[in-house]
Amino acid sequence: MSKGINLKELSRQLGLSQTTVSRALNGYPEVSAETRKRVAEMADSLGYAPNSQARRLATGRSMAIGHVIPRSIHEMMNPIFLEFIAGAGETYSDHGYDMIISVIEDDKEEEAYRQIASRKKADGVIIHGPVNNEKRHKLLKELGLPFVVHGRIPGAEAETSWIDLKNQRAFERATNLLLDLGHTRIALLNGLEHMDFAYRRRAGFEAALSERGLLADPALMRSADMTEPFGCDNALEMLGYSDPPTAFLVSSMISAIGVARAVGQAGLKTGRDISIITHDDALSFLPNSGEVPIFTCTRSSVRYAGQKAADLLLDLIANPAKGPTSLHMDAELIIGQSTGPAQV
Amino acid sequence: MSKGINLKELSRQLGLSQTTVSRALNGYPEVSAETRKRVAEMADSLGYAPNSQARRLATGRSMAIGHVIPRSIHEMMNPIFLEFIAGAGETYSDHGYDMIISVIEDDKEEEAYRQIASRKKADGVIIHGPVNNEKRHKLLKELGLPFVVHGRIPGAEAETSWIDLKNQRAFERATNLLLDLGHTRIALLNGLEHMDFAYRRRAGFEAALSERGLLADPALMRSADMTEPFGCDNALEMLGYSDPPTAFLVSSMISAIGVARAVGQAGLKTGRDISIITHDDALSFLPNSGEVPIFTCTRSSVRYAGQKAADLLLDLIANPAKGPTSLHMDAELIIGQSTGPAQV
DNA sequence: CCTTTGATCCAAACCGCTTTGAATATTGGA
DNA sequence: TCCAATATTCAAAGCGGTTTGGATCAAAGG
Repeated sequence: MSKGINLKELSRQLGLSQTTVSRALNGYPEVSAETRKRVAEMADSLGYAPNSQARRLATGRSMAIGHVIPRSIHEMMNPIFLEFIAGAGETYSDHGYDMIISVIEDDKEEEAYRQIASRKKADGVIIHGPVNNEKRHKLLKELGLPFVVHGRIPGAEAETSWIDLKNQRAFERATNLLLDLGHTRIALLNGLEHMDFAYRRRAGFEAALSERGLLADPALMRSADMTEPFGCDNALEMLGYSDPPTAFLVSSMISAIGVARAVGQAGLKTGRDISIITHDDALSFLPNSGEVPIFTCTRSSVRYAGQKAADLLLDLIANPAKGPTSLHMDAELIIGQSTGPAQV
Repeated sequence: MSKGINLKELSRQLGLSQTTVSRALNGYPEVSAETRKRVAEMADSLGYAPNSQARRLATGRSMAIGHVIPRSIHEMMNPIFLEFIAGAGETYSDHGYDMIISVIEDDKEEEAYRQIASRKKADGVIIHGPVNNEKRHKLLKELGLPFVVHGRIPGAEAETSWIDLKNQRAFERATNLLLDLGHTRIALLNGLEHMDFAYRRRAGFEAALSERGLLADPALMRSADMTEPFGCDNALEMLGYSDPPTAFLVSSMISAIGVARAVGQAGLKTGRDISIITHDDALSFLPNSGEVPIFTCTRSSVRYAGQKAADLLLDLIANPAKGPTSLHMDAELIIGQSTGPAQV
């Protein structure tokens, strides 16, 4: 017990050198089986645990992964971000890595990365929410800091490691489903379109429409932070049009809930009068499962993405020679209660 | 630029000793103003930044705060947890501290704390979601690890530092408001009642009722993870009773949204036929503000709580001698669109 | 003119672990 | 029996900072 024993003291008690004890504990081969056992026993009878700072200093590896998150950013991806983090965190702790999160002023993002690199705070980082004209990857390359992108950086797909959902494909399929059901006035309530994922979703939406000779109506497309009121307010407004939409394609469950509320307020019924398809990140506190989910959705677990991103990054750190890898995931298109044929 | 310069090299370039350079950079008085300036300039022209591992080893302080979060726990406090974290993170980075988060198996919680202490991974930790028969604080005291509780530990209020909302008071006031509006059949959709906050909210609810000579009806009280379906399913069931509730008191916006959905599904109107009061943690992606908020609520910013908890903890670390402090916050009772007089 | 004092600056020890380069003990082959 | 080869173990040198205990030197006091 006491106030924590260190290597020197432990080896003194054992009558061995620090070298041998260290090697014994770290599984090096040049230690006899008997000695190793004796060391191990004494170590945990005395409750020895190596000081992580010292070890880090000696090895030069910080055994930590950094997540830099500007204060404003997380407002718009709040719950999704946490779920991702939770997934990544599981992987980290399975591999003995720490996760360090820096919540910083928006204009200090670059500085934060520089600090992580120069002060050796982390062995790698994850880039969250890549935008259209992304540049963080350049900075990180310059700094020599390994990284994995959650999402992908347009134009740098080949030279970076990333994990992304097939956003365009998912929304194209969802739009097609609505078209098949006879909907032609379809509204798109999207995330901020300077973010790559939202940009791609819109592209998928428009592609599906134009394939059938339809044109996306700008009056039916909105893009903003994906809050509940964003869904409700815009849906209410659109439902008031003389030529209202009969279906909504929404980028987030939270906003979709808002849309459903608007539909109710307008005296209509979701799934009968108005169809809704939403993207579902499989957030644990917003389950949309069950035999027949509440919302028809394109679903992909963001927590799983977090786990995989962490895997990729740890692998990258362990094998720096290996080139960039990426994971391109499909979303499932799942039929729920919120869609039905267009009313005539 | 290059690959990072260290103290030794920096002092060599300056023709000074490491001691002096270190002191100059850390603001010690025994350095002439001129030298200090020269050092500072050279330092940032060469892009010098102290290696954090080395500094931590030398000072014995890890300059990090730990948050241990069992995998299952975060399922139930997911978004609230993130908001708290975000608040705390702001404070940490303002003070040069790192935030390290450990997502671990439920049965490894104790081990995680022990590791943080023995390997000196963090200078302090935050206890999340205290439960009825809490024991983490005992472990932490034994380990000598400073901590602050988000919430409070029944029976240990005087001997621990904590920050908590007046949960009982808030729900008592909310219940009183409903009673004043003429509601007598009030349902309580609460969080898991082995958690201290939920236990207290229920106590407040029951106290208000009994003060008016009413008894809480067990058929109208539910307790579970605060998901959206939890709100919807239970509300639907209760609204089907022969003697249904006319008002709902809900522990979370997410569940309240579910209740509102149920009300709509039952063909009723929230705020007219059915009143809802919810607790509102002021989550950024679920704004309930505006001139007249959607939901009548008891509101308290959990992000603010995070900031304050971090303040408390950093203060505790800086002044170990000072006894425990705590912050007991009031929730605002805010009138929104979801309440109205009971229908007769 | 000599000692005090205060302002600066420095050499070296230390934080606790890993790792290099040798030394020592054993074992096997000639 | 003697020497090379192999298996174990160790002393000491880092890793990159902070901090203790003096040195050094110029200005001040007697």
